[in-house]
Amino acid sequence: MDSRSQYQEGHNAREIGKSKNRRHLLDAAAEAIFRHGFRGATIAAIQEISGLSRGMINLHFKTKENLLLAVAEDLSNNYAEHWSRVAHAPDLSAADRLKGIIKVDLSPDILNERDVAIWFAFRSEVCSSPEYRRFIDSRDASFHDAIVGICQDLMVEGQYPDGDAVLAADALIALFEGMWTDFHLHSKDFDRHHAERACLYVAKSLFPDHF
Amino acid sequence: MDSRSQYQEGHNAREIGKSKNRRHLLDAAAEAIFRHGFRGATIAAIQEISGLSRGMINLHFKTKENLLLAVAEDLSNNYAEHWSRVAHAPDLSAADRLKGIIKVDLSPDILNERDVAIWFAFRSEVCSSPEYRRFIDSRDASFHDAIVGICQDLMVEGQYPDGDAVLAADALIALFEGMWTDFHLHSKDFDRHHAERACLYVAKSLFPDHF
Amino acid sequence: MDSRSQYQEGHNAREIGKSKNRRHLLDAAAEAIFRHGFRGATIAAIQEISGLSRGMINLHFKTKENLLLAVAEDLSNNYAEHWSRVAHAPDLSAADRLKGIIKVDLSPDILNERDVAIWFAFRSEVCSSPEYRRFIDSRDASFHDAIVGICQDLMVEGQYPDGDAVLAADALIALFEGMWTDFHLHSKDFDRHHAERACLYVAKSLFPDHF
Amino acid sequence: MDSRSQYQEGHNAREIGKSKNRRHLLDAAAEAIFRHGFRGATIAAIQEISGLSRGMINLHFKTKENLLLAVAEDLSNNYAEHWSRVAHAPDLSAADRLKGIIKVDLSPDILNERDVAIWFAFRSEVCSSPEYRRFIDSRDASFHDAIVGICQDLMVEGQYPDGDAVLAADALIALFEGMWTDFHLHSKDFDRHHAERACLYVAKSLFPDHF
DNA sequence: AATGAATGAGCTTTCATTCAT
DNA sequence: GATGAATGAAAGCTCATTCAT
Repeated sequence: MDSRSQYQEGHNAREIGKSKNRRHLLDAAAEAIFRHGFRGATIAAIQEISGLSRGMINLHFKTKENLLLAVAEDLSNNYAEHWSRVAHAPDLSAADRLKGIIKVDLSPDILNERDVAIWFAFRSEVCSSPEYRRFIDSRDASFHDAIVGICQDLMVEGQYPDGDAVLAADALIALFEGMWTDFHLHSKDFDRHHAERACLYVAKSLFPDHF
Repeated sequence: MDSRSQYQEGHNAREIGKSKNRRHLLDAAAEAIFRHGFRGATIAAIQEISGLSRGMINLHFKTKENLLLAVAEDLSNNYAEHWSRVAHAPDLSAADRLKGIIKVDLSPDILNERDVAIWFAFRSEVCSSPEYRRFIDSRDASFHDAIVGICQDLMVEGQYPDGDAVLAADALIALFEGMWTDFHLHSKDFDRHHAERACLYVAKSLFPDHF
Repeated sequence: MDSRSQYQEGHNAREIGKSKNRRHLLDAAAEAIFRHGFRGATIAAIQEISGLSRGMINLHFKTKENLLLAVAEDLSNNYAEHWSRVAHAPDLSAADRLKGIIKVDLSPDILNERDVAIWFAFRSEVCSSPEYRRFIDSRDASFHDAIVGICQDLMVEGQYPDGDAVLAADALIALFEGMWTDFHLHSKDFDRHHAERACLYVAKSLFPDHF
Repeated sequence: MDSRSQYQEGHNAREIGKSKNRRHLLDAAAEAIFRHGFRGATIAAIQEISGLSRGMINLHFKTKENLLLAVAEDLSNNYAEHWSRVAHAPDLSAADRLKGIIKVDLSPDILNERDVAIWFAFRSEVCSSPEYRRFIDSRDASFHDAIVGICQDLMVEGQYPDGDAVLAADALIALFEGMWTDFHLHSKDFDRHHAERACLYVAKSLFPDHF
């Protein structure tokens, strides 16, 4: 092993360490929001949870607010990745795509206490801090379009003379949102399976030919 | 006017003034949460909005946190009053009660930017501050029971062999919640009439004999 | 009873009531200093102890500080009255006058938790608030003179060739002070009789012919 | 200088600076109590005296009250160190130990305006804040035991048929306390030499064979 | 890159005082 | 004379940020 590779290794180790710390901070900040609420997500709390030094946040994110925004962005990206993978699966039927989105929406990867708490935290301040919007809009335009698309496909495929794809999509999105709210407020009593059945019950009511 | 009535008037005037200030603080605090978010709802912000003095919050509510809780309580009571009046109207059919609840839920009295922002603010911190729960549970057990009751009535009245009142109720509540979320996140684009149509669209899908 | 006497009675009742409230405030303030310390002797504490209204203090004493000073003055006058009555008793011998002062100094009228706490409270701030001095100097010049006088009388009466009345007086005064300190710090364990014996033990040592 | 020593120096320099600031705050707080009294020993006052920043108190002591307690503790430890060094000196006679304690008690190291003001400040609130007791008890049990021990030694050595070591010790301790009180109330006029003579005058009266 | 001591703005709260009733 | 609602200065404390090491 020559000195160059040694250097490179050191460099890589550093970079890896840096990115590790960044990741660690994101997790700690998320945990802090969950445990202590938005107001209680102080640098001291994040420091305690992460075990990292006080100056680390400044080093990686410049300000605490940036860190929190990065948490939201991370969450948002993660969610977008999950739903879009299903929504745009080329080999799935429209009904299966809808079922898949319901499954994803209710899966512990997405619907878990910590992450939902963070969704609610950022959403709660979206009116007063509009800059938050772009970090929590993963359920906005493109998601809406995807659900409308699915509903239109279903309408085309089935016999729904009085059907309205937009109304159906809006209702379904609201339904999914409401399930998150229910989970956030009553995570202890929440039954994922029951929630899924309720969603499918509506889907079947809206699209009886498909579900 | 004798001295006694004079005294009493003076007494009342003070008491009335005090209660007016209390009310004023509640409104100013609500406005502060709406405008500046939970974190920005500082005493200074409330003071500026209310035009009242700094010390008044402590005089009336002992602590700022108490004031915020009183805001939540006020909101919660107001909502409970509205929905329960409709849900328990003795002369309304089950379908009309459901329609009425939808109407109330989407009416500006209930669904307005300020109040919804406050619902979200308190809900966002319910995990970290469990004491908030009792102030925002107006949509909990009793509301759930009322909707289940309506669904059961509809099931009895109509021909829904595969119907499930609890699933239907859970779905409807989630739908209503989701509408609030939609309003909170997109109040500028929100169309109350469209939202109502979407709700009724689901109601009709679930209970085609009634809607 | 004619209207004039009625008026006078009313007037007197008022005056009596006024002085009663003043006295009540003095006691409540003293109690507040004792219970909560100087720093905790707030208007709210005094109000709670007295049961009187907030504005009362302002009415009778203009400021809280004045009330506290009046407490000190009251205490000081009370003490001065007690010791001077004994110190200047014309029919007592010098030794009996000294014994009498010791008795007074250790009697519950003077040496009780509340009053001693107040002595210490005012004395503790005498450096920073020189205006307190005049309210707590009842043990100063004139007391000193009285004790010196007694010691001189004893010296004249007895055979104390190496005696020094001033040294003896200074020592005795310090001894009495020290007993108060002991009582203040350990009132639960303090034994008045033992303290008296210790004082007389010193007196006997200084003036063996007399004690 | 290699990098390791550089690192250690840097480390030490910071630690030394930190501990210097801690010490500085203790001194400034003591000075603040002396100059402005307990009630006037505000963070602003301490800041002004120390020239350090506002936040430093919370950094080093968490709360202002902790800082004040640390001042008391510091004072108490300092005093205990002084008297116990003399009281337990193995090569000194009992009489010399007593003389030594008197000297220490009246020396400017112990008996100076600032420190005595602080003793009085904490003692004045001992009734209302019992947690203060442990910080000002350096003159309690162990001091008492030491003085009783000395008195017993003197009794054994000399001819004091009517002597009572406990009474004598209690009297001496009260005498010393009283001297501190005298100094606190009249530091400008206080004559250390005269006070010492008064103490020795009593010692000689109690133990004529020794003094 | 990493640390944590230091800073001070800004927060909530306390409090003596004022004054309309 | 008596009251207590109202005030705002000043208190203690929290906290994100800075920066020397």
